[in-house]
Amino acid sequence: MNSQQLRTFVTVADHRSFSAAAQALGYTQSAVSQHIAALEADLEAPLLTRRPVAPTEAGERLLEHARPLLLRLDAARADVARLRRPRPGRLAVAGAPGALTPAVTRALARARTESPQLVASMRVCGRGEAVQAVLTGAADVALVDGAVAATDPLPLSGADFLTALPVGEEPLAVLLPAAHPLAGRTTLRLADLAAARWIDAPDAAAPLAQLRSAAQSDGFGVQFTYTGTDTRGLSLLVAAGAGLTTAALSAAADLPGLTAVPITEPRIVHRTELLHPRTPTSPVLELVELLRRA
Amino acid sequence: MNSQQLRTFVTVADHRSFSAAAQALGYTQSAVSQHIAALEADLEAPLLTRRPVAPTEAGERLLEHARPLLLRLDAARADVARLRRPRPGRLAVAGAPGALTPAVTRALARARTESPQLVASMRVCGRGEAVQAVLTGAADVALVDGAVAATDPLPLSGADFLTALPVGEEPLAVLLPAAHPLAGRTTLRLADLAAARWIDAPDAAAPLAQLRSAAQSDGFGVQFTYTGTDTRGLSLLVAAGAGLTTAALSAAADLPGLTAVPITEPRIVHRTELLHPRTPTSPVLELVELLRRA
DNA sequence: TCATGCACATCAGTATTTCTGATGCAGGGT
DNA sequence: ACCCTGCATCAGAAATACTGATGTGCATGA
Repeated sequence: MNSQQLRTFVTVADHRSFSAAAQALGYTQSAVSQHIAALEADLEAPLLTRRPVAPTEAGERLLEHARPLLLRLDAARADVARLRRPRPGRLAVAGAPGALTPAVTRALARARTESPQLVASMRVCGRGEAVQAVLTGAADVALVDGAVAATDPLPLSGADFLTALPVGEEPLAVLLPAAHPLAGRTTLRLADLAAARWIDAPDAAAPLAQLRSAAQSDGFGVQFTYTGTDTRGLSLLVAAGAGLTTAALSAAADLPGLTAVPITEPRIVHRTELLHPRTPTSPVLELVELLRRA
Repeated sequence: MNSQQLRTFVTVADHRSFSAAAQALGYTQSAVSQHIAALEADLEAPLLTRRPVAPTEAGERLLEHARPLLLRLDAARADVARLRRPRPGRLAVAGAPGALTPAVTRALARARTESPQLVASMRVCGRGEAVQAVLTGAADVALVDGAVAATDPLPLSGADFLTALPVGEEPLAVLLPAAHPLAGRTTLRLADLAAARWIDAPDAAAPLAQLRSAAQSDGFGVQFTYTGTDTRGLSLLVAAGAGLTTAALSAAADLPGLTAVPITEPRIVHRTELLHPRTPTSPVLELVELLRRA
């Protein structure tokens, strides 16, 4: 079992096809077949059904290991490469949309103007993708947000090897349609909303799992899943009554047809954290400094 | 960069010698040389100094990634193997010494007597080793302990893919020599002891890092490090005045020359957790059931 | 200062592995 | 029933990885 075989396996599972995976990897279909056969012989278990191509139970299990494993392999290479050749002229930011609070965007803009020859870039993506980007060196910093108890760090998987730094904390608000019966309230307790209809938008807002663990509740049933990072679309859905979601209180200002009500109980906050490699480049340190002063 | 090269690299770093690593791996010295050369060429960075053989900065960085990576590779294989062929007649327990509270040992003994043909084994080791044993399939369950805030889970690295289950919680006590000025107290606050002399015995008691984070303090300076899992030796050291350590209150009963004083502030407990793979064998479930009833 | 030995590097040759391209074979669609 | 698509298999070629022999540089000690 080697990493190349694992990469082939993951690719086949993703493409649901040996030949497509072969093309994607630049191999012949024959080679892919042999990789999978070798893996299955090694582990003494069928990993994929053929026709249709789909992971077996053992395959699913292996996939869960293989994906992070390959990611960490890339991370290891990137980590050494960073040490060898830092890129001080670049500031590539990968961030979850909820992390783009006014304070953060101001700091980004200032970093840009204060160092005119800095090549800056910003990519909005899900939390996992942002972490991955920093791990593999595609980005220099990640900005991620979430809804957690005031003293807890954000739960981020795979972020060992990265330094996390809180850069913003504000009340967490529920977004409600303006016509919602609770829209008139000035504050709300999360427990009051456990039975409500929620939209789970893990890449555009705080994942419902975070609310569930913060409220220590089994509620927050998901009837609607929203995939993507566009917060406007999410707001429109909330306004249209598809369900509720959360946001940082400041991010919820002036949304037409929507009301944001801060949550007071449990003691839960919307926190933004900055993640950077343990050997950050100077633009990253500068950004950290700007955010700290803000 | 493949896993075999990484394994060679780690072995060389551990042995501080190419030839010794070659012998350990069953290769020739030449092959090891070529592995390292290939890695260094691939990453475009020297990883080891020669004469003496020691990791460079880049090498250190790579090592930090390589060790967990190789561990997870083993874990992946073990996870699939478990699915293929569960071992229902075996109960191999790996546990930190502090996890062997009376309740736990009683449950282990009962599991043994209730299923006479069960092949049981118990291995006492450090936390990391216990986690590793379960990951690689060498053990079926791990029992680990630690000192944490009442609501927090134990901080265990690499224990993704494992299910954790609290199986015991009791007050955390400081072990003091009977002659210690504070030995007469019925309770103590951790802050009172931040400036004391401590023994860091990460494999025999709660690591001082856990106390530091629970107390949110920078204290607990380490003047003495104790390596190993023998709690008796540690007790003797404490009695002899080498420094303080912690234990579950119940574990501290009747230690000659020692006094155990429970800590009341911050709200910190000694918690034992059981870790098992997501597909536990029936003896593991039985043990869990016994511990839950206890 | 120089001989010596040790330990890693290098090299050439061989063994092994891993590809490719051709062909085989089984299901699903027409 | 037929073909078409897509995975399996096979043989040969290419690449790679290992061994054993030899080279080289450093440390040691006289």
